[in-house]
Amino acid sequence: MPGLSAREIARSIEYSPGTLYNIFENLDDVLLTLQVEMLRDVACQLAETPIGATPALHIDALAKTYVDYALRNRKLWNLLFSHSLPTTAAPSKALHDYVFAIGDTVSGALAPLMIGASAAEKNLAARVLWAGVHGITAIAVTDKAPFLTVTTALDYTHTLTQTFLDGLVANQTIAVSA
Amino acid sequence: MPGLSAREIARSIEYSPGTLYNIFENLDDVLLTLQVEMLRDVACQLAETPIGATPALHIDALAKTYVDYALRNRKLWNLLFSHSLPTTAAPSKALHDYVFAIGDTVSGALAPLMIGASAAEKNLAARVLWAGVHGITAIAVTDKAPFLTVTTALDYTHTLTQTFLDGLVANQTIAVSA
DNA sequence: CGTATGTAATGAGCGCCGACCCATACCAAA
DNA sequence: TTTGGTATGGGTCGGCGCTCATTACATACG
Repeated sequence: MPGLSAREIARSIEYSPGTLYNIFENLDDVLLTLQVEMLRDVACQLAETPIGATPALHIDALAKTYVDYALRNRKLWNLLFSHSLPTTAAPSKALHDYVFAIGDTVSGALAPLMIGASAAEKNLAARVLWAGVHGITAIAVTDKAPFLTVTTALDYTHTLTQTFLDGLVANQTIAVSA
Repeated sequence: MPGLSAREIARSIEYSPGTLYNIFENLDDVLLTLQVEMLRDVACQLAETPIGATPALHIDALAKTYVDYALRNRKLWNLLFSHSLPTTAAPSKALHDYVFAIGDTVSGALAPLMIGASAAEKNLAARVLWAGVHGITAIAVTDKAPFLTVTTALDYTHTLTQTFLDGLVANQTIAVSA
């Protein structure tokens, strides 16, 4: 993992490699800590994103927050989503909590458009939409598609969110009128 | 990169490390070749997915093909999307061609629902939707969210595709009726 | 048949760099 | 001056990518 060796991490925070091992168990411990911190940051920034004039604008703002964060922290971001910790380690509860928190934030933003829906339906919709935004982000951050780059990522998320929301309200009106 | 060293690759195909270097320039060459082969496979399988009774069913089948492929080839899949080749290397044209081919396949499946739309609009919609499906796949394959697992991935892609399509046709009818 | 020739596979070994350790140095506070 | 906690970074050891002298084997020839 280039750029994420113990020596490099130590240099980047201007400590020696040995000091890392006084504080952390091993490198995976360091990386897990970084992952948790980053995900907490993201969850907080999403939660603090101001509610827009309309649900659609709110969702758009959330997507922008998410994409911007990933682009601003490309290296760490790739770390979080590409480095799978050893499966022997117990899955981090903190990590999962923040994932749920992100889902809750999105779910809250979706709620005004899904008045008749159950909490489960809202959660599903929120997680699906977030996973979609995440997919666009991941491709943009890792330069995997020539057309989906840093500059177009927000256009893509906008198209996704707006079309998805249109689909939600279409179903909603059908459900309500039925 | 555990599990993807030259020695391990050699062992897994029951050759010696040296043989790899008779055939390939270096390890990155091996990995790039794997990536291209895998993406070609995916593109072919998508292209060969039978057209369903309705566009919605067709898209669903495409998503299933995509997700199934990723789950059947977890390790390689993670390789393709997590290992970024050195930026010094010229980006592989073949790789990009296959990415475009996938977009074209999805775009073709979307076409019946977007009669009045331009080719650019159809391409955008196709790429956005595919990136979304990819996001769900990526999270499922890497076990990053407790609720989005191998068993629920298809439910998630189904919700995404159907809601997205609903959004498309909602816009379509508006555009047409206007 | 035995022998020569070309090709393909080998795997021990080289140099390097990774994670991780620990004897040592440092420096406040007592 | 002593002491205790903290940071250090050279060093160990293992595994890495990669090489190349050597081997194994199929085919061609006398």
